[in-house]
Amino acid sequence: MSPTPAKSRRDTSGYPSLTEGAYAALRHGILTSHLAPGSKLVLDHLKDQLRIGIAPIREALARLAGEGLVDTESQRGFWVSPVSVDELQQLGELRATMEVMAFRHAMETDHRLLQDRLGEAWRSFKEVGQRAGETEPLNDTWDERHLRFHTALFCGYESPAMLRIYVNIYARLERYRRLGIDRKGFLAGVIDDHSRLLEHVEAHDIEAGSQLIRRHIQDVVEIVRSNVGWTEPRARGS
Amino acid sequence: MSPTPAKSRRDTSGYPSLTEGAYAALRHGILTSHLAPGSKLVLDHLKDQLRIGIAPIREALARLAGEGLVDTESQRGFWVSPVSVDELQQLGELRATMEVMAFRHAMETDHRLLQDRLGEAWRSFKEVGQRAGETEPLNDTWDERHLRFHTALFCGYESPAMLRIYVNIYARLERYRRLGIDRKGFLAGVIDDHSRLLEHVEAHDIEAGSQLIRRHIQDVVEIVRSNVGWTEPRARGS
DNA sequence: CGACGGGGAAATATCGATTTTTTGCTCTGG
DNA sequence: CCAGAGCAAAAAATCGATATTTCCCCGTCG
Repeated sequence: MSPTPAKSRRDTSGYPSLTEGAYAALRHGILTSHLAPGSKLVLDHLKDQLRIGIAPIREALARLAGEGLVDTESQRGFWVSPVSVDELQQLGELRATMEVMAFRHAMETDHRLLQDRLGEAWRSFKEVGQRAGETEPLNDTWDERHLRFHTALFCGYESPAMLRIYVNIYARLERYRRLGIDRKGFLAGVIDDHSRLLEHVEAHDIEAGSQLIRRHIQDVVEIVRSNVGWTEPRARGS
Repeated sequence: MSPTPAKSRRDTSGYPSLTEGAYAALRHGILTSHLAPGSKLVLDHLKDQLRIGIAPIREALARLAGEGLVDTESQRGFWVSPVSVDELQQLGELRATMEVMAFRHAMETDHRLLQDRLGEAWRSFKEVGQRAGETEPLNDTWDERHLRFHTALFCGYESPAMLRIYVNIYARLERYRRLGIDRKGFLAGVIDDHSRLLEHVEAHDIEAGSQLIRRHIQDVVEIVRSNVGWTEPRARGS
């Protein structure tokens, strides 16, 4: 009935609670490096920026700390987790391993389902994926559809346990991707990997698919690593 | 100078903040299933039990939610994450994969370091590990040393990224271990796996070590699965 | 000149009270 | 007997104020 859904006095944004709004805002800020890696997250400032009390902010930060996007030290506050080449590589390795695991599992469990999900995700992705290879930088839409493509690999798992962990790792890598690929665009080859993977699925070639996944992710790690300006761990700063 | 370290009016326990105390208490309660899987976590009750305000409790719960030990739904509160056979298997598979990955990496990177760390951890573990095979149930000390043994495998990684994720998965499995092994004691063979792994390290046999790790973890998953009373996902309850 | 320490400003951590939302129950009409 | 409206109690979410701790500047002493 009501066009605006049950206006409450508080909630400004479209989130069900202030905590969720703060969580989304902070997470996005971190993943886009609008909040710089290693920088201090001062509660009072965030309070003024987000126009909400400190309680929901602390709660959102605690959640992000649990996810590894924020560091916290008792009585000292919160920081955006720093980035480092070493972490980039470890996350990349782990992501590749998990995807291959999921891929094999899905291929062996329900090949048809995987083919459907992946095909659907690919069609959605390629609309926006191609453009990013030319002029546009990686943006939210791109990343959302790209993520959807890769999570389709996990369709063989019923419980969301594996997927949740994967998504966390993916998110942590998203920050590196944007840091290292942002302005340079993307190698067309890396984009094409996705359609090639789909072909391997259709051909029921598990080995080729696994290798492709590994290389795909390793390539991105390398691209990022060669583009970023820092070589050593970026410790705490402003 | 001060014998009691800077007595503050608040902090009762030995934790640097109430949030940390609540976090530790809740985490422990969940891992031991003293807080039953799927059960509602009512803020007012926790407030009375822990004798602290709601703010630090919410913060601790938010952190646990980020780690996957607690589920939360906007405006509806917090629940202990439910358990399921499917999740047990996925976590087991992922743990095995990560350990093998770490093992290979450590063997190839700095074999000597791994041997030292693992040997040290083994000596510490076997004191308490043997007893658990007979009469004693798995307890905090056992689990702490057992964890230390397995985390020694990660000594090849500099950045703590991989280790953090592993520890999270390990913890989530700890709950299942205690649920399924608690009273029945432990198969001696499973305990011996650890010394056998050490032998493989000394013999520099990567393949044998990897296989042992996989089987070791898979065995525990099987033991738990056959001992627990539930077969299907345990949804939300009291 | 550098270690030390006082002291106020800044920032964090926590509480108690208030506002909103959800949950159960009861009553009513069909 | 069931669906749904209407309340009251319970629980969650949030705020503003306060207590506590850390940070940082600066003067002093060796």
